[in-house]
Amino acid sequence: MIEIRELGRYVGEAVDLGGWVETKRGHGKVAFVVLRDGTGSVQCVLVKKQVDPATWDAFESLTQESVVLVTGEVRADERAPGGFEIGVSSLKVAGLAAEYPIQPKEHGVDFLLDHRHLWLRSSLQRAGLMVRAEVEQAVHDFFYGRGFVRIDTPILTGAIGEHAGTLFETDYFGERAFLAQTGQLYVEAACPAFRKVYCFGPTFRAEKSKTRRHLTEFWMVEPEVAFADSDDNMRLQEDFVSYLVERALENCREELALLERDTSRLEHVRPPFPRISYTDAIGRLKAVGSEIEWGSDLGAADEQILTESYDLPLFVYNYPKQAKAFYMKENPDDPRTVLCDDLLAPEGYGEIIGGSQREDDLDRLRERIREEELPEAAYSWYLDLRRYGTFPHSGFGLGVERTVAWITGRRHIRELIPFPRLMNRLFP
RNA sequence: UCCGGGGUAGCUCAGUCGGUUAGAGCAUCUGACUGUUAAUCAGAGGGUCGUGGGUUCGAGUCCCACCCCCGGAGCCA
Repeated sequence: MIEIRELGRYVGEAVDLGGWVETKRGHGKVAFVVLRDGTGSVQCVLVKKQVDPATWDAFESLTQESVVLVTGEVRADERAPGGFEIGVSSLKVAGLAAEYPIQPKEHGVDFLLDHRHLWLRSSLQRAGLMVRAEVEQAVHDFFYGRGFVRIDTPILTGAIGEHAGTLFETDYFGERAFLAQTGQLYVEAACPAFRKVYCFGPTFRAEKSKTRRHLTEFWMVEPEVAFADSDDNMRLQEDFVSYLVERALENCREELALLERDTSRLEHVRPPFPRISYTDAIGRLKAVGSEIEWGSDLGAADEQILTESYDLPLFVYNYPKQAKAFYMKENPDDPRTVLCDDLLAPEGYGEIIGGSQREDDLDRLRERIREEELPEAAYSWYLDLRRYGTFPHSGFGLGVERTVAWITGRRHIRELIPFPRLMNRLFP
């Protein structure tokens, strides 16, 4: 049996194919079956006079998504989508499908998510997930190429991270445990061992967010680099994001075309990305009439205004201390702020990266933990990293689904993960 | 949690001012057709109008409560 993607090598030859019926069309004495085998689709043509009665009967019994085994000749034909079709000599039903719920027509979101296990087969979903797979592979290739060591961080953790209210709690042999909402503290621990490291895995946030930018389970890439300051960090981010876009453009041309993505908006994505400090951003927002005050975090509308004037991702750096996490390093030039950055994707896709230089001073870090009223005992091992050979270091987290949503131009990130976990959705 | 929109056939939706037996397209089934591209044509079957209560001679339609879904805000990647 061969795969549909390699049909071009077999023109004029008889081949065996196996796959799922996308649609069939009968015309009395000639009939068409569009077959999908996971590597592509091809139209199979049956002429009643030229096939045996068993094959014709098999065709007539076919339902959408039934599995068939087809033998036939590969022909180049301009009338066929893709340029090739199969002149069928024999067709067998291997698995007759019950009436298939998803039709080639518009469906509602709720219905499609209820049938996510079947929706995966649809062409736009396949295209989006193919781009995701390419981007994920590119993540590993990028870091491998730069000498980073992959560190797999735990998913079951004690009380660490940022805010206990957004953690999923579970029972761990009678003890309280939480699903990780970041691997950062662990990759920081791995820095003295490997210098440049990254983790890549699922992240869990129990936020009650119902927007197209949020999932309760999403995948995040978190590099951490010893001796890197905040500027180094931003340079790594723009190199990294540019590489991910480049790889998608290089290897997912067909998928992006199917998704009707305007790739001209991606082709110029390369370093350097524009940068604006938080303080300058506030000034600019006030100049256009926003009522935002220095000290509060940027809202979605503010981000929209800032990114509108750029066709590249935009860095907003050095936010006020009170708007950011305890582990970020104080800015020596303006102690009201911390050395950090958010990377905002263009076209309204929002924040795809949050990064910072980490506080490496033991006393200041301990002070910040107390200010935030975090359980100090749970962080004692993290403070050890400052006791036993502290060092300047920086890192960031990139959200895979948001990044892929931007690259593919899909509106909602739930389509860019095979089985999305949302506030009200744990199945399928 | 707050704000807005919604729930009618398997699916996507229409349903006027409260008024006879609740409609269409697609899907399914039957039939016709030798080149279709979400094929077309003819016919058939298919309904607890989200749930509960109320107003009324009469409720899919009006009122109240609740449930569920979608989008947005906040929070974040």
